[in-house]
Amino acid sequence: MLDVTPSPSETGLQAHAARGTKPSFMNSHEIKVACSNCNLRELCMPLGLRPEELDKIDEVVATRRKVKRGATLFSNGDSFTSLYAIRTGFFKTCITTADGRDQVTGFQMAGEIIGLDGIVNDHHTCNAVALEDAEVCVMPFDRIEELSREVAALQRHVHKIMSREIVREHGVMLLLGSMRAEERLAAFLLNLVQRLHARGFSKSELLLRMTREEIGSYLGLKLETVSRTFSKFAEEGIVEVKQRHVRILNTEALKLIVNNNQQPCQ
Amino acid sequence: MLDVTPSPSETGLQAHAARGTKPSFMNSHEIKVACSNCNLRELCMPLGLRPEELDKIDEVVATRRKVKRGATLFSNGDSFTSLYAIRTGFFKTCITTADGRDQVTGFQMAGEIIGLDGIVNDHHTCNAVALEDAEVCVMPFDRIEELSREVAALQRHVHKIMSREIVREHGVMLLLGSMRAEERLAAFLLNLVQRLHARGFSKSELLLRMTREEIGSYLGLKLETVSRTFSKFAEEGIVEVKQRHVRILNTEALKLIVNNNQQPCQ
DNA sequence: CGACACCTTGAAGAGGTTCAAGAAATGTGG
DNA sequence: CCACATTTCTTGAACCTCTTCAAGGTGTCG
Repeated sequence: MLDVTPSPSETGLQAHAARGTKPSFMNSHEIKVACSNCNLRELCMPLGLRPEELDKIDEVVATRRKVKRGATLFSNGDSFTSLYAIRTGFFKTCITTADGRDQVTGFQMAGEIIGLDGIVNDHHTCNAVALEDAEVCVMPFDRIEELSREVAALQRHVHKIMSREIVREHGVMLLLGSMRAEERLAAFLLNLVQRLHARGFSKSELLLRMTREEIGSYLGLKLETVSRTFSKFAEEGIVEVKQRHVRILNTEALKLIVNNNQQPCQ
Repeated sequence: MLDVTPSPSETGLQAHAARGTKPSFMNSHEIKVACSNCNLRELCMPLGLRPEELDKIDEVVATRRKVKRGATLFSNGDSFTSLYAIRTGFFKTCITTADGRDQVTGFQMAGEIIGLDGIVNDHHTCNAVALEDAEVCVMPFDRIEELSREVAALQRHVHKIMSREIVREHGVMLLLGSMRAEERLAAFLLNLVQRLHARGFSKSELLLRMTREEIGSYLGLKLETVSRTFSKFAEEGIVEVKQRHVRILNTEALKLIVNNNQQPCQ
């Protein structure tokens, strides 16, 4: 079954809302697209399914939802109902504490899944904020679980997505726990550009969707340090930086900075 | 069905090994214990199951495996077959990189599940090392997935375990990204003692299973800083420290250190 | 008991932060 | 469409936290 329901409203989390209608005001972004022929399929859905399994997978997405730049998809405390596959746009997820601390826990782009934090306690513990106008596929978790019980490949896929997130966070812990500012920023840039490249964008040019402060929060640095480190990389001819426009001139140099671990030789 | 197979050897990962026999050399730790009447059940297994579901759950554990202090349960690169529920003992998990970096990603105790990192790429990306003699239940992941498709409560439970790990790591990111040394160590102590207390141990006394260096790696600090911070807490009468023996004298003070976030008032 | 691993403490130094000021970009309203 | 307000970014200087290096103490295990 195709997913054809547009995001009806900002509160559009009604998982089992009417489906199969195509309102006339639907714009080009809301054209019928099934998971089975979505061009992000290889990013967010399992591969190698049989046709009848593919049909079932298409039922995972209940609705779409648009999120304007600066708006939140979900916030700390919201009850958990769904995972979200990002179709377009760019998000940050962050946690905030009572005493005013704030930590960006990740930046997510098209094809990535957010909302996994909500499963354990049936409510979200972080905020997901769109850093540019975005659209997500709303996938009610009950339905994911139901279909996972029927389609082993989907089950395995869901497990892999969660495991991947765990492994990613291990990498962030390594970064935060053992890297110096230059190493952190180099690793950050390489990671971003690699993910963008996997989506068909340039290997060397990128537009940062987040502020220096958000980068700093993610990397455990102050915004001034991020800015200074960008300037240093620019002086050394490794990157060209014009505000949020970054061109990587020497990828190898960045890799060296990350790997060559300038610790005094143990 | 009860799990009665003792860990036959260090290579004891044969998931479907012969079961139902009880060799005469089996010691008290290897006595028949089914998940359904394991005293760690509420920590590692779902609650509120029907009897027939409980019977199935008991099939999850294929074997037990003992791990001596200092030995690894699995290492980076090992192929992934199973998750492990810790029955007794204490583990650390850490990642190591080619350039010699090392990051402890967690400390795990009885009732906790390790091995989730291996799901995504079918091999492990971190090392699990026993910090004291330990025993784990080996749960072949294929079997977990199979049973999850039949028992929705188990499926939900597995999802919650993975989500919990993601949320835990968010907390570590907050710690590493935004806390000062004292805050990190205070948060670490509170977390440890809280988990120990949930297992029936003291609220105020604990025996550290890991070295200062391992604590430091986890907290993103050098071992000297960990040591100094312990000394500082001791001077202030917040804790009593004798090597690895720690007695918390003022839990509230620790909480204040973590929450009261001595940043200059924003 | 001696070797080894682990822990503590001091002093000097480095890396990152804080505070401050100004420049550049972005958004808004007339 | 321009002027103005706001946000974001850059850069400098002083400061502080944590690290580094070093030495000695403590505990443990064969």
